[in-house]
Amino acid sequence: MKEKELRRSLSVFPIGTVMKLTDLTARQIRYYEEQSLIHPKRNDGNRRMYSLNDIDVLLEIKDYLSEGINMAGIKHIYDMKREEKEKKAAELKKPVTDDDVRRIFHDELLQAGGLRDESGPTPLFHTHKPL
DNA sequence: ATTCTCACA
DNA sequence: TGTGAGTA
Repeated sequence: MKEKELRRSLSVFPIGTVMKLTDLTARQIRYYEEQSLIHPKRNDGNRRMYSLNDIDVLLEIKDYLSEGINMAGIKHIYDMKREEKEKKAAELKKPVTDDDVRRIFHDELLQAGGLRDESGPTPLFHTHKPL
């Protein structure tokens, strides 16, 4: 499921193609970039190259706009989503503490002792609160 | 032909 | 946000 993410992140469309796909003007597309809603890469000729993800965001922006949400509101929506992702990314990089090891080892013993049912694959960490 | 930056009767 | 100018 990572190969797919990679392709969606590849910047391969010039602004002209994005205009037709999103029905937005070049002015608007560049403006939303200034608002940091999208981050198209630049090719060797300083031309903006958009990814499928950028196009999806552009389409989402159109929806929000049609629903009466202004740029400030839309920016807040993406700022929140960004902070949540950064938070989760930090969780994954967080090293396992001695405390975690103790809790995990304790549960491993309970399992070995047959004190738990055998239904389905036994989740290794789900029985613990988030690390 | 396309896209880019900048500016505004 | 639109649009025209002067480029690359």
